[in-house]
Amino acid sequence: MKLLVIDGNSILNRAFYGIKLLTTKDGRFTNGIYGFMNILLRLRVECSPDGVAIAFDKKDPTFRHEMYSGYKAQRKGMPEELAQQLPVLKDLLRALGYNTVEHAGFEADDILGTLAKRCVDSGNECILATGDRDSLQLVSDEVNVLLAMTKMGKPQTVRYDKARVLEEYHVEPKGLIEIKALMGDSSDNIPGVAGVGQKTATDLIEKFGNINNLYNNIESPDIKKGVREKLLRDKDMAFLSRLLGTISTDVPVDSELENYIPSPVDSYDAVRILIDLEMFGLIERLGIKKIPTPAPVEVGNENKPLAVRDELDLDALLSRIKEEGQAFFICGWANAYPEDTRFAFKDEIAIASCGSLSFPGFLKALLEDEGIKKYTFDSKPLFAHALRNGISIKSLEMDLMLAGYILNPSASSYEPARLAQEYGVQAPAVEKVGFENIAVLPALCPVIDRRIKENSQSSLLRDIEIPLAKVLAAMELTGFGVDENGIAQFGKVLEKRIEIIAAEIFSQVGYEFNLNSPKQLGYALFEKLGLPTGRKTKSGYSTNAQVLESLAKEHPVVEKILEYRTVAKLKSTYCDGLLKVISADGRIHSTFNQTETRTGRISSTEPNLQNIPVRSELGRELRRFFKADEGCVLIDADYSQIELRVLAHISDDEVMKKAFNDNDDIHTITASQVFNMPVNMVTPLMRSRAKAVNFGIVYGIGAFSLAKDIGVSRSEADKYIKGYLHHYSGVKRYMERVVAQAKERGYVETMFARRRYLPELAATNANLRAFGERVAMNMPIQGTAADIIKIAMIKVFHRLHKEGLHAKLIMQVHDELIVEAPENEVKKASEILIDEMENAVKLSVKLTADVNFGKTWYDSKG
DNA sequence: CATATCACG
DNA sequence: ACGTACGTGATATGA
Repeated sequence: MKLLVIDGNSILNRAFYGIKLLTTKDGRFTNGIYGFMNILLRLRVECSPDGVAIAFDKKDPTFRHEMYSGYKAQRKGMPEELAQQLPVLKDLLRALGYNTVEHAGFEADDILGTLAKRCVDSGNECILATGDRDSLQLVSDEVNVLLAMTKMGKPQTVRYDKARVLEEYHVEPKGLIEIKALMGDSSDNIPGVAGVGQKTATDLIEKFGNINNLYNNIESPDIKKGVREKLLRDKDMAFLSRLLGTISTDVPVDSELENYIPSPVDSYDAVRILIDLEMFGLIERLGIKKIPTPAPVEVGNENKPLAVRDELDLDALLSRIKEEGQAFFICGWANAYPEDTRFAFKDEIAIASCGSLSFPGFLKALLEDEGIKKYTFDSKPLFAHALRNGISIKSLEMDLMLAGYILNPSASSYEPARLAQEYGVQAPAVEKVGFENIAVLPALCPVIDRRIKENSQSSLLRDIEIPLAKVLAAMELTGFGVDENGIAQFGKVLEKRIEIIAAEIFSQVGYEFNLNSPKQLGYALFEKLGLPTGRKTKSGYSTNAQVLESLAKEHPVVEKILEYRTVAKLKSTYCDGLLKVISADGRIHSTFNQTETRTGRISSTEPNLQNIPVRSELGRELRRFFKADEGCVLIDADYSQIELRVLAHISDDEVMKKAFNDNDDIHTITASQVFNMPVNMVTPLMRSRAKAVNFGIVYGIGAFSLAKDIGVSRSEADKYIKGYLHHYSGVKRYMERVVAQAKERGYVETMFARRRYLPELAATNANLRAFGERVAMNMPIQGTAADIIKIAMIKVFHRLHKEGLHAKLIMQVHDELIVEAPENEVKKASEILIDEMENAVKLSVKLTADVNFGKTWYDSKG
């Protein structure tokens, strides 16, 4: 038989350091386990072993001898993030039927040695999987080592047989022990012979085979005088080192190879552990049958999988739904048209085919029936369909996508089947694959609803996110009108400019290269022109704008490159990019993502209209091509300092609140606080620095970054921060409170109960933990501001409608709303914008919105 | 498919 | 001793 023996500790280590930290929602680390399982799965495929033994280190609890610990036992302890994963991994492996092997006082590689020897003795084949080169000494005709390593960031395994060892080390596998006896190994605290390194050790063992023979022939002329002296001085060390470096082959573990043939998987335990670890994909990949567990709402049963059938008589289907008073459904979509819609019932899944002539009428009747409570997934396209067809959706009780996002905005997906696994809901068996998402809806909805209630997030879901889905659907539908020709022409102008700049750069550098390649640019700048390097990044020199700006005075070409970059960006991302996404109606219909950000903001894609240039004059020109329809204007309203106002409110800082309520300029007030002087003595420079401090505070300040940002020394920046927190003492107390609370609860939340879990706070890695602390300080601020503008959007949307205006909300850019309005509605629409934005919520400071209007976005920005 | 860069709040 | 602000999305290169 073929036995695979895995060095569990070594492989787990490789996995842990090879994958970025992953955690479960409640902050337990899982990356080591995840990586380990990936490797195990691959090994299983690569080796197809008959038996598998997974060996682990085990300390000898009775053995604490100081002298001994000086050598072998004193390996670096594993970090807490990894240590906590070890027992879970062992449980999982056992549940999967694998034999885990450990013995007090021995390391995993000793068990590898023992089982390898056992295989050799009994004429069986053995493969050792490890990340530790020490085990290469075990290689023989019957024993190969699969060495796990990370090459160029990619994990891979290399198979070592005798020939491979000989080729790489020039000695037999056994000789590796002898080499190590001479050269030592600092990571294992093996002393070796002082002054003898890899090269000398290898030469000596190549000649003499082993250290016995070497010391027996110590007077040989093949040994140089200096080397001989070193060898003689550390002779005892050499023999001790060999002892320490030799992997044991006689650990008292079960050596009956048959016993390592894996047992059947304990599906119940395995699934329980994997669900607990939130590794849903692995359940599939390991091919584990799911175990039926009682679900909160009974749908189907374990003996009878849910039938899936096409429902041809849509009237009958609707009657049935009406009788039940509720509908669990998911609508399919193609190019904004509704397709086959799936309904889940107690005993079956019914598919309403979009091929039926009565399908549109059926959908309308369903959506408008107030007596039917609707539970669905992803309501935005449904709202869009309703808006296009004059349908008014009634009694929409649940959008699982939005609910899942509210429960944990850091999740990777909000598919019902995945949510079910995450929240412990057993999906009923379905007779056809591909229906898991619909089948689980009836059982999942009440569970999710209960979780939402437990977290006091019902209002966030029902009064903010679901109504917002409708507003976003309308905004997407309306789109933003653009001047296609204008963009194209602007693109041509930029194109010419790019050619000219590129030519100038090439002539100054002396040769042509791809300016878009940071690698080639770095080579040109730092190798060819020899500019001083601000070395950075994994793959070479950093050439980002900050580095280039610091180099501008060194060489005139640098400025040209900066200009090239900005113009090239404008051309490719904005001109070319936008031209690609203009619809037939001459408008751009961006998609607003409602479940993307971890703070509660929305994001915009295809194209992203939330990052259209504004800060530079040239870039800002682009906004001239975003225009209002014939006879209309764009009204642009933006909140003034919304994040700082939110901070003033939630920190209840009296000084900051007073500044806002007195209508003072907050940056000037901050400057007078930080620099300790009267307001009328504040210079523009001081104000601008204070502004940077205000930003820094919102982001979770650090002196270093602030210093870098405003170009003062670190200690100077530190003084600003100290001064800030001294005068805004309420802010200081808030920052301390929010971090402490986050550590205690594991999450932070906004004023409207939007949560973000922060597993980073439990990390031992100081950088990661510091990041968690900054997020803890920032998310409630950024998130509450996001909540507020969402509320404002809903209010503006409905108010425009209620007042019978034709004005439409078309854009949101985090603290800014854009309404497109007929010219005669400008005044009214502006008033509505200001009113609804300023009164969206009641804070202890007043909210202020500034409004401007014009024919284009350029003109409507104040 | 990851990385570097840069556009926005 | 080390790395350094929060949140996004699009584009290009190059392994």
